[in-house]
Amino acid sequence: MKEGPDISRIAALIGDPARANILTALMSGKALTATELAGEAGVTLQTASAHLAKLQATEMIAARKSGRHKYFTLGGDDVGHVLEALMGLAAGAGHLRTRTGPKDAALREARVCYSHLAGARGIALYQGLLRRGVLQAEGEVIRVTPAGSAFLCDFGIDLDALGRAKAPLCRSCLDWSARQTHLAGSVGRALLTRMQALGWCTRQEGSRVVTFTPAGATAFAQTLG
Amino acid sequence: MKEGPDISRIAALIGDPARANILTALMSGKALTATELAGEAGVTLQTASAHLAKLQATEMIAARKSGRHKYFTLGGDDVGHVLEALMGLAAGAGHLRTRTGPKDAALREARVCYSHLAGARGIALYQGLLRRGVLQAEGEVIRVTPAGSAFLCDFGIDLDALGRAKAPLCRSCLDWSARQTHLAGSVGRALLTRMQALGWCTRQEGSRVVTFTPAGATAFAQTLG
DNA sequence: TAAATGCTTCGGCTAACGTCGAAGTATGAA
DNA sequence: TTCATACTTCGACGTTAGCCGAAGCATTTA
Repeated sequence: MKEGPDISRIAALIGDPARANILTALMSGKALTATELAGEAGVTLQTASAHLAKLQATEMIAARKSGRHKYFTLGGDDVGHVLEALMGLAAGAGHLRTRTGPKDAALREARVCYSHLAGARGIALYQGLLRRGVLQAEGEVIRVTPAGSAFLCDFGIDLDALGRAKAPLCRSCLDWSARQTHLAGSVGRALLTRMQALGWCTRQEGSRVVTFTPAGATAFAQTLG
Repeated sequence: MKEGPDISRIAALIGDPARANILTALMSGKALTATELAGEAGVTLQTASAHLAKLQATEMIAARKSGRHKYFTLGGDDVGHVLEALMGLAAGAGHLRTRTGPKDAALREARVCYSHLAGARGIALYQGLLRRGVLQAEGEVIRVTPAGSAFLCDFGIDLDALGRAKAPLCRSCLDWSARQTHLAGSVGRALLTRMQALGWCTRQEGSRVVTFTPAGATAFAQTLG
């Protein structure tokens, strides 16, 4: 009866405020978990899960499981293109959002990703360890080199104790603020714990922000970055 | 809380099937009345009126009263851009319309795009006129050559009468089935009208399918294709 | 003037969908 | 193992909004 591809199904998906918020949050190119996206959308986790399932069924977003987390990204460039065009149209029609918060500048700098360090500092840490030969990456598998074991032991981390646990020593984790890999796993957690013990950084209560002291920042840059 | 313009309002407008049909119908660039759009959308006039009011309130379409008719067109190029992007995404996601009945093949072959010929025949017509030097394309602008004027006059089309109307003589129209350009505008309309008058083809009532008679098809191939 | 056509508004009905509580699975941590 | 976290599924509720019949304007035609 009508001609052409069916626009309305896809547009209706974007037409829900919660889903639009989810897609807008993913527009930065960052990978986000379901819980984070639920917060962004302003709905509960159950509701967000239903939305994410619908978006994934139409391939507007892609999911990647990592541990017990599920990371979502946009389905492709064409999806971003549609969203961009819609934003332009909405902006022109005067449907701007009321306010924008400078909240996440600190989050981009340094934050905890469950138990390890993420953000710009986290990426610097991971790349620094690679450059110093402590870690070696083969695809998505990360190993600690023999020289790296000595380095970590010197830093105050008991690799043998970590090795007895079932959890993998090293794991790559995708960063949402820069979409780059940083170090997770028990070694990543131990590094953050050790840095906190050394007084290099402190965690803000009720937030994921990690604050480095001036002395801690310089020590970090010298030793690890 | 959220950043960026509010996509969802506009996307929700496109998300309704009736409104999506209306917008798709207006994609040809032609101005259509409320009654025509109601038919395209498959709803009654009252329902279409409500939809048109909503679309007009957000400036996605523009209205122009002429006598007791109300002609609607797309609000601007950016609206068309959004629709194009959505069509590409919908086509890529495999969300083509479900009912691919026997009409579909006929529609791809030859159909009316409001008032001119589209489909495989429409593309053949356009390319044939280009090859014969009747038309000349410069980017998206199409002009009738001096020799073409004589050709069209010979075919029984009064170019002078068409020139007095406000509508552009020639307009390019993108074909969804083949993603190629075909001829719209008043010349395109006049050509279809003339071919019907010559008995080359007939329109099916209540449908957009155009059926060529065997004699008409050969005449079409000799004269225009 | 009256009749006809094109469009808008009003009222009520219906169906669809977003929402969340609660329970169920899966993975990681202790 | 036992607990905690992350996510999914189920069921029910409630709001929303599309839809059309009928009536109301507005404009053209006879």
